[in-house]
Amino acid sequence: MKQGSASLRDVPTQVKNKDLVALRRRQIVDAAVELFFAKGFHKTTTRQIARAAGISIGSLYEYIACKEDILYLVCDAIHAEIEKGVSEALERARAGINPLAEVIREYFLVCHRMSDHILLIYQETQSLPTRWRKVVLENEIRITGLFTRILVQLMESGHLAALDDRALDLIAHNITVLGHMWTFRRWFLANHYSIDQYIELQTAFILGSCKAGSGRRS
Amino acid sequence: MKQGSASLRDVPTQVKNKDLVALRRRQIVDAAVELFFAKGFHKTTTRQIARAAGISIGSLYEYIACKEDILYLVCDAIHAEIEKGVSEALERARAGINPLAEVIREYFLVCHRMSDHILLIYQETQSLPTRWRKVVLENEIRITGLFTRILVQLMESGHLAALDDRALDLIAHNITVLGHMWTFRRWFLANHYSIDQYIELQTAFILGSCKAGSGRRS
DNA sequence: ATTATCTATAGATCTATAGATAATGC
DNA sequence: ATTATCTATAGATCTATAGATAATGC
Repeated sequence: MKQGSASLRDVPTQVKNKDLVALRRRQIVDAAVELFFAKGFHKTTTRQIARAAGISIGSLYEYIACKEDILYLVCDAIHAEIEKGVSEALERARAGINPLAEVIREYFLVCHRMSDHILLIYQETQSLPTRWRKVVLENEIRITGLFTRILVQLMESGHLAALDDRALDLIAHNITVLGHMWTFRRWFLANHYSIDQYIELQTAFILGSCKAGSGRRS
Repeated sequence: MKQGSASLRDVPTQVKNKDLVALRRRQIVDAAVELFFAKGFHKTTTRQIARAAGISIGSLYEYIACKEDILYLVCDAIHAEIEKGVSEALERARAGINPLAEVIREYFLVCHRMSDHILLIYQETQSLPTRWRKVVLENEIRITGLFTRILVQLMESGHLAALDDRALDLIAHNITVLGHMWTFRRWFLANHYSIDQYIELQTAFILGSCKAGSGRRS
C-alpha cells in the first residue's frame, strides 16, 4: 500500500533509520490521537505530545517539520485503520443472504467502534495545510469507493435494482455519511437509539430507497 | 423568540445600552464570521476581529468576556438564520403537490446557500465551552424538529406511509444530514453533480425509503 | 457622574531550533 | 564519524485588562 521511497505524500524527517522513524511516529501518533480526542488539535501543545509519546520536544521535531505534520500523520493513520476495518467488513458481508444489509451492518459497526476517530477527521481536516488536506480527502473518496464497487457487484448479480452511475455513486456516499452520522450526532442519537436499532432503521431506509423505482435513467 | 432579560443563555457585557450591545455584537459577528470562514476560529485573533468590526480590542472586550463568547455569538446567529430559512422554506413547500419533495428541495437550497455557515458549525462546535456547546446542540435539535413536525402532518394527511415515532424521527435527522452532506462533501459532490441533480437524486432516495414497507411497527 | 471607548502592555503562552551530549558502528 | 537525543531558549505570538480619555446626560 504505502510507498517505500520518499514522495510528496511523505512527512519530512531528519532521522535516517526507517524502522526507527516508523516506531517513533507510531508513538507520536498514539499519543497525539488521545490528546486530540480530549482537547482538539489547537489546544494540544507539541510539548504535551512529546511528553505523552515519551520523547523530548527536540526529538519530536526530528520526526516532523511542523505541528501540522502530526495532525496529518494522525488523520492518515485513522484512515488506514478505517479502510482496513471497512475492507474486512465488506469481505465478511459479501457472503450473507442479504449482502447489502450485511455491508451496512458491518460498516456501521466500524463507525460505532471508531466513533471518536471519525469525529476527529470531521473536526480537524480543515486545520491541515492544503497539501495534506488533499491527501486526506482522497483517502475519504477511496473509502467511499469501496462501497461503490460493492454496489456495482450487487447490481450485476441482481441483488440490487438497476441504477445509473450517478445514482449508484450517490448511494455509496449516503451509506458512508449515514454511518458517520452516528458519530457526529451521537450526542443525540445514542440517547434515543441503540446501535442495533439505528442499524435496523437505517438499513430499512437505505434498502427501501434502492429498491424504489427512481434513479433509473440511461 | 429571544428572551429580553439576562439569562444563562446570554453572553456577559459591561455595556448598559441594550440597543448598542445588539448593534456592536452584530458588527462583531459579521466580522468574525468572515474571518472564521477564511482561517478558522483558532487561527483568527481577537485583534483581527476587533479591527474588522471597526472597534478597538479594548472595546471588543466590553461586549464579550472571552474569545469563545464570540464563537458562540457566531454559531447562534448562524442557527437563527438557518432556522429562519428553513421555516420559510417549509411554509412555501407545504402548498405544493408533492409536499415532501418540496420540503426537501427548499431545505437543500437553504443548505446550498448557507454552505460555509453550516460547515463552520460542524467544524467549530467542539471549540465551544460546554455551556455554550449545549445551547448550540439544542438549536440543532430544534431545526431537525421542524422536519419531524412536517413529517407527522404529512403522515396524518396520508401523503406519507404510516411510520412509528422512531422511524419518523430518524428520517427527519436523515433529511437534515443529507442537506448538510452537500456542504461537507462539497469538495467532491460539486465536481460531479449540480445542486439540482443532487436534489433530484436525494429526493428520489428519501421518497423511495419513506414509501417502502419498512419501519412500521407498533 | 456615568457610560463607552481607546491605547498600551502585563503576563502567559507556544512553536521551532541551536547547540551540547550520548550512543552506535567502523 | 555518524546518528539520535536532549536541554535550554529565542523569538514571536495572543488573550485579556488596567488605566486614561472622550462623549453624553443631568
